[in-house]
Amino acid sequence: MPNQIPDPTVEQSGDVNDIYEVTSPQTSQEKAITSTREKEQKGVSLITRDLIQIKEELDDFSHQLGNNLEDSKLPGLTILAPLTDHLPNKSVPTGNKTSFELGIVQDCKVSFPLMKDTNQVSADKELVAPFTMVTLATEMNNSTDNVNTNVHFSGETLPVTVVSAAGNSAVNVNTSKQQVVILQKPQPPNHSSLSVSLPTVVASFQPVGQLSKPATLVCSQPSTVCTSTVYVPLTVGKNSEKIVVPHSTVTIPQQTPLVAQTAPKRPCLMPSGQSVTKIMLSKNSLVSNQSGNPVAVAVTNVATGSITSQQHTILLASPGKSYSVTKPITSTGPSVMRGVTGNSNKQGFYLLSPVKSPGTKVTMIPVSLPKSPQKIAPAPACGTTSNFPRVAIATAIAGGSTPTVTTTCTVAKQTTMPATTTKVLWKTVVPATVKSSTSAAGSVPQTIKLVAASGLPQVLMKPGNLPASNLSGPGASPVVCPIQVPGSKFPYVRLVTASTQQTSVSTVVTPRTATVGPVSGIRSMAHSAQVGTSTVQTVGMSSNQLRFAVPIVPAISGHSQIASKPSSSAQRVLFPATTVTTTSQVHHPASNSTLGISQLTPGTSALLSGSNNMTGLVVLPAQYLTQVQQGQQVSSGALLSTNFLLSSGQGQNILPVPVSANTETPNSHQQAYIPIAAATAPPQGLESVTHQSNPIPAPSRHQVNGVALDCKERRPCNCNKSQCLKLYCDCFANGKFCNSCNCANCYNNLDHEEERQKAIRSCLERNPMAFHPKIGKSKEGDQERRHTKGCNCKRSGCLKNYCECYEAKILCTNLCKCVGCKNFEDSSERKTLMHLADAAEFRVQQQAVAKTKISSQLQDLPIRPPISASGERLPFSFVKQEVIEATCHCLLAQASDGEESQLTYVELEKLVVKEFGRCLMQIIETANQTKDLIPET
DNA sequence: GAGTTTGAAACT
DNA sequence: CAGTTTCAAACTC
Ligand SMILES: [Zn+2]
Ligand SMILES: [Zn+2]
Ligand SMILES: [Zn+2]
Ligand SMILES: [Zn+2]
Ligand SMILES: [Zn+2]
Ligand SMILES: [Zn+2]
Repeated sequence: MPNQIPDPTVEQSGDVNDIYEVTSPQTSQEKAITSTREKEQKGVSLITRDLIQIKEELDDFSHQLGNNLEDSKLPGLTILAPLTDHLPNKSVPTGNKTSFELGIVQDCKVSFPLMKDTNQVSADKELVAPFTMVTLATEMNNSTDNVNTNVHFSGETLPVTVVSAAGNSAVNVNTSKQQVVILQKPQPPNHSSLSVSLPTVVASFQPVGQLSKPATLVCSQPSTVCTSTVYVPLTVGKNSEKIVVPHSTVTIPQQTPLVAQTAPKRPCLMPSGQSVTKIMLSKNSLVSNQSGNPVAVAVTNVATGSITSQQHTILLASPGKSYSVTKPITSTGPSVMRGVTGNSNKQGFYLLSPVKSPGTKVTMIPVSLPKSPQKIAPAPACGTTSNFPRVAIATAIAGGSTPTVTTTCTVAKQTTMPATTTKVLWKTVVPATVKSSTSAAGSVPQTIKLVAASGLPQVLMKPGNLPASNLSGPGASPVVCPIQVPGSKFPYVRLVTASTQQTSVSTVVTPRTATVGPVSGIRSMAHSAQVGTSTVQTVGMSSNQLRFAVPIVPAISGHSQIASKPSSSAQRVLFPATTVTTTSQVHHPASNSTLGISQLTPGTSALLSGSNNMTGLVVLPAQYLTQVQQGQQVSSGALLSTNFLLSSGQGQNILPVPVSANTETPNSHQQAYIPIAAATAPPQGLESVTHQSNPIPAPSRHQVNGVALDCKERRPCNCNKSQCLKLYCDCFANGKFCNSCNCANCYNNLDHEEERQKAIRSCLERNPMAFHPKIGKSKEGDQERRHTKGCNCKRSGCLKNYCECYEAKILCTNLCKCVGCKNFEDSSERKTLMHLADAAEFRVQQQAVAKTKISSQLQDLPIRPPISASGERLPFSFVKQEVIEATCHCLLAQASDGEESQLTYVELEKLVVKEFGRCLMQIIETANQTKDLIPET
């Protein structure tokens, strides 16, 4: 099933001992291996073709392996995934068994040399891992280009890799046993304010696997806010149908002193005086640690790949705040767990006791933001596959009271590479001066940073309206989806009510108090929060971060409210074109003015007073979702303004992500787009309903499965005469700006906002539902999708993509006025087509599986020099061209025999794999027998 | 890639 | 609303 993404790490033992160290550069023998392409013969079966493909990959791998070994000058070279080009280009398939991460396939891994700890005053400085370099990928990756080494802790060698995550590098520490890994980045001499951002460090446990017992993460930090992210790959639940988050509860005990009990031998590299926060992961959703504070854990999907890989994000609150965890969420893909400690700690994470349980990988990311908000890469394609990824933001709730939470949104640096990971950091700070009856811990400032990892399209915001210490299930929580508006300088957040209720309402309140500083005493909004209101608050940011609270009215309330904070600067509000169905309100606290959004013409611009340059509300149709228009200048000149993009279409709301109005850094002028995905997850099991399963997303003229395609998945338009301001243009019709399109004379961008708004109005005049999805549910709550208007096909028989019904993979209905329709349930033509598609799909899947398998196996192959230290040839070097060919012949023969025996595909596969194993054994044996001989040249 | 087909959008 | 034109995508070769 598509939801079950085989996580290679699950099957891995993660034994560090299996990692081979490259001790010497490879000479050149393996380079002789060249790939030959098997001639495809008629009648070659699928399996044999796959085998041929595998063979080619093997050849390529051998090639690559040889070349890279030759290039490597340093021993212990750790593998790099050659997926991004902005990182050091030492790319070698990893020999580290446990280093493969499905969720962040595009990440690079680079090993770094140890550095002298500059913070240590003593003469003999200790070697520490330069974890600060994780962010260098974005900022100064040049300095990391040359390094390769292993990190030694207490004599043990831990391969440390730096993973590039959308401009943010991360450090992967692979350990196989319970051990203390200290991730220490050189402490900057002075970091005085909360706004000082820290680089992001990602450390991952190895082996991965489901934790049989609670895992403990210990976070040691200096003196400021510490935010960390823990990546937890989703694991397959008991009923192998679901993939669940391994840990649903995160507990942060109160200022647990650093405990070295698990690894007393290891030196603690953290600076003296650092406090340690212990984070415990447990399986139970509601683990109450008497001594500690449960941490709110929000789990959401995080799309990391272009296809189906998703991650869950778990937000960890700071010590002193208790969150209960959302229920284990079934989803696909790895999980991301983010933890934030508000105990005035800053950096220096180390992980304690990674339980040796294969399958679960815990990645801990201390997050810090050195720089101003940056551009965010567009969300990855998430179009037709199951749930749209989301990132959840959990707001702290302490002791039953709901203090006003200041949310800090920081957009991490972004690289323009589409495949790179984008990080969006949200920081929620509970003012220490909150007078609400919070516990002692409640007074601890909290910071929640949300990291939108590789192409996280959405940010799911947990509203503060949840009962104390309890976060409701994901379905009941409004979602803040950061979205990208191409051509706009402003990041947007889309507030989406995850619940099934149709009338979602979002309230954006920017109270006067919002202008206070990071920890200023913001009046508690507990009341409103308890009634299900979240607050988005734009606050003047000290430097690089923007704080805002997001009041989210639960879907039940059925009205939208926008309150703007009185301020000196003006805010521009563009009202959504699709708020027709929603009762919306714009409330201005200062003037008590209330505007009904529905009363306004879509696209209307309103001026609202704002403050701190955090101005500008832009309300756009729900369809105006994620997009990136890099390099485009904002014509409105509202560089320092914050835009809110609201929409109520389809029960969805869009909120903008305020961008820091930081003028201190040049980067502040960059666009900080936050990707977003369509808020409503497309109905699952679509194929079962329509029996039109096409693995390849059908090119959609307007929408796919009734949901606007995400930016990456959306096809560029080629409009010539419409200026992309007519519904002819798919971009425009989907409510998106043209981005990377091939259109000519395009006006569908913010440079032509005026014309565009005019066009929107025009379209809405013609058809008020113009920007509504064409594919909707036939009935409320009904899973059945149907074309809202029906098609009018005359000649296509509704079996080509000309037909909007067929394109959307739905059957024609009585609404259709098609002639000669063959797109109905019992249509034989349709069934034939279906079967063809299914066959193709099967083939594609099998190919993908084979590819994944082989690549996974290749990844697990230890990197080993052909010549050992003693000079003898290793079996590895015997895999030469002839051997490869012979092996492939054996495999083909087996496959052929198996097919003649009418074996099933699975059996056939087993047979071939078995044969492959036998071949390998033979190679190894032969190598061992001849190892004393002088290797032939 | 050029040319054709197609049906929604736009227009009258 | 119906008929026609326009348009860009889907499709074919
Ligand atoms: Zn266009
Ligand atoms: Zn376009
Ligand atoms: Zn365009
Ligand atoms: Zn049709
Ligand atoms: Zn139809
Ligand atoms: Zn039809």
